[in-house]
Amino acid sequence: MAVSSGLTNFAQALNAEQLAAVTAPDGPLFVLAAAGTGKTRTLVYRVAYLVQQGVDARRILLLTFTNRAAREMLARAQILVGEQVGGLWGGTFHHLANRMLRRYAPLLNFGADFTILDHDDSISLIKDLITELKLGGKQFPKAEVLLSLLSGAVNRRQALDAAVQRYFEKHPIDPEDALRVFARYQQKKRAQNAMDFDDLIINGLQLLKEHPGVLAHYQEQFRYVLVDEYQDTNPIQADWVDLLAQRHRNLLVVGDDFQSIYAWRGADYRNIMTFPQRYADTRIFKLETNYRSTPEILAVANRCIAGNPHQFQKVLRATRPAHHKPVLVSVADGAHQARYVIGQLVYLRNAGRAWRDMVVLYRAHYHALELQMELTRARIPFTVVSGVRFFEQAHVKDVLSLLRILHNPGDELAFARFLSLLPGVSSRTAAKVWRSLGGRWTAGNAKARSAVAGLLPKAARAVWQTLLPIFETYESLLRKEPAEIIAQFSKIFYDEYLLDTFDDYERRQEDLAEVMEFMAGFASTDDFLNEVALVTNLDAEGDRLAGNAQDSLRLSTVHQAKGLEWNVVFVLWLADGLFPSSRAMLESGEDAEERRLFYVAVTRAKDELFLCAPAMRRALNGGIQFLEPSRFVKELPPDCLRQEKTDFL
DNA sequence: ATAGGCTCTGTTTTT
DNA sequence: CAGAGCCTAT
Repeated sequence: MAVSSGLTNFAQALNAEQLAAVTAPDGPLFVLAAAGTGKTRTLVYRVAYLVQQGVDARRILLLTFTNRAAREMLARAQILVGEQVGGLWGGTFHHLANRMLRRYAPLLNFGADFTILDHDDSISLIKDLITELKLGGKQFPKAEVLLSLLSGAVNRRQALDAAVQRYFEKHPIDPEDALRVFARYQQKKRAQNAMDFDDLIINGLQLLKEHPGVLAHYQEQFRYVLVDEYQDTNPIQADWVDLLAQRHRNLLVVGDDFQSIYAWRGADYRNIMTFPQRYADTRIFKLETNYRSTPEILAVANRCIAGNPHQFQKVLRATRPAHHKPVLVSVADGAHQARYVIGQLVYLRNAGRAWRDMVVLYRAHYHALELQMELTRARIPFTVVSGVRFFEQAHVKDVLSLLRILHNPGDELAFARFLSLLPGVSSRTAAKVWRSLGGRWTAGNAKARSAVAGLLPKAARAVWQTLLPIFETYESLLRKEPAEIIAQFSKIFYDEYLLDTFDDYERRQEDLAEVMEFMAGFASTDDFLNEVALVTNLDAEGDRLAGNAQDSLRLSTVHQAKGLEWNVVFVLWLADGLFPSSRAMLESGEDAEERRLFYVAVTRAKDELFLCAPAMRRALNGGIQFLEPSRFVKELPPDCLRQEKTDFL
């Protein structure tokens, strides 16, 4: 139900800085929002404000960093002004691109039912191509390397041949070979009617640039464009935004250059730095009043970021009363660190904190393995915001491959994956079958079904026959009850396959139950398949965590903690080389982004912050490596922190 | 096609 | 040291 109480409502809920931004008149707006200053709140209220002013929600575009963020903001805006917010377009760039391309892909000579290749799919495709082009061999770069090279060039809008030249300077192989792989990769994707993550963005932009009618349509539709986390957009995404907002120029970007942590993925903080120049009539709003953290935590945050080059000057102003200083914990090694953290967790929990009020953050997933074991032993419930994405796990992809071949008869990757599940069928056999079928297979066609049977080795053929009931009946199920297809498949074949193949068979089965549940949230199987590649852990995680609000400790990388907050924050492995990561510094030649990452970690904390600095770790070869405390800790004035030197147990 | 042994490599962040 | 990926023998 709509609440119509005019502006007073907003004035009560917002501070002066926020209110000014929320109620600003039309035109380009730039909200520079430091951590914990109510950035999300401002966006939510802006949406609510617009709707209350009579703007049709369908004419508002809200671009966010995760789909979950969009959903959350939408839900919050709905509480403010009611159902009318429902028609708003919200989500990630990939999500928006997908939505546009589903409609207009034919203009780019793709079918509208194109498949989205996730990271794994892209890798296996490139692997196949390396083999096909006979380029294997141990000095030839791995598919992983090639893909990240390609993606890096694409997202930074660098010429591919130059990027390849540069990369292979130190390699004894011919850069032309890499370019051949890339060329073939593009061809293959087209032939399979497939796009990878980067293609979505690139093709989406191409669609707008080359088809004035389409561009005009969306420019007209989106009277208001709001962009969250603008500091993490890459040049292509920035173009998207500029193009879409060109007509109405009601563009609101929100961000914080201090929190730009995706340069490695092509994000360019210059987008945010130069925004006021690119839009000369921009109104600038600075949010600096922090409601989240204690003054002691903010002091650390302000100090750590102060020396970073090229940034908008801003200082977090505290509103909360003094509490105690963040703790710098010197520990001997990983084991000691785990024991210390667990000791503190238990203490804080006994003092009244819930597990969910606390988080352990780290630079890289493997930094937390040791702690995970100790937490298990201590019977502390925890949830890892995992490195392996839920929908990229082998068993999930196996099952989805069935839906994919039923849905898209040209989906070679899915077909090969599915067939390889059968006994005695490897990727080679699968490829051969696919070729004999002429690169297309329709499950609903009886001839096609027996053609496959004829091409399979004996053992596989027997299993294939047992699967026929699924292929004979899927068509109505696909529309009405796609989960039932998975259930049948499990019963006939896949349960047993799981049991034979994996030792953690039960967990995987539970995952599949979750997949079925998740599917129920989509209007159709098409929608589900068309978007599942874009669903991130966090998207799914948020739902799951919200659903059964079990109380558990969260473990997360700093990257995945972006935008979130906890009462108590532990940061692990603050040692030079680990955090900041030496690899990252080697790649970029500087430590500015790592420092921003540290800043993000620090500013997640509301009440208490523990910075753990181990003195040594097990080295790569089994020996011991001594560590220097992280430069980010050493740079801080000593009186910012309470030093805790624990006994080396 | 697959199992098992051997060698090499080397721990980043993710839409 | 561990895990991945390659090679070889069946």
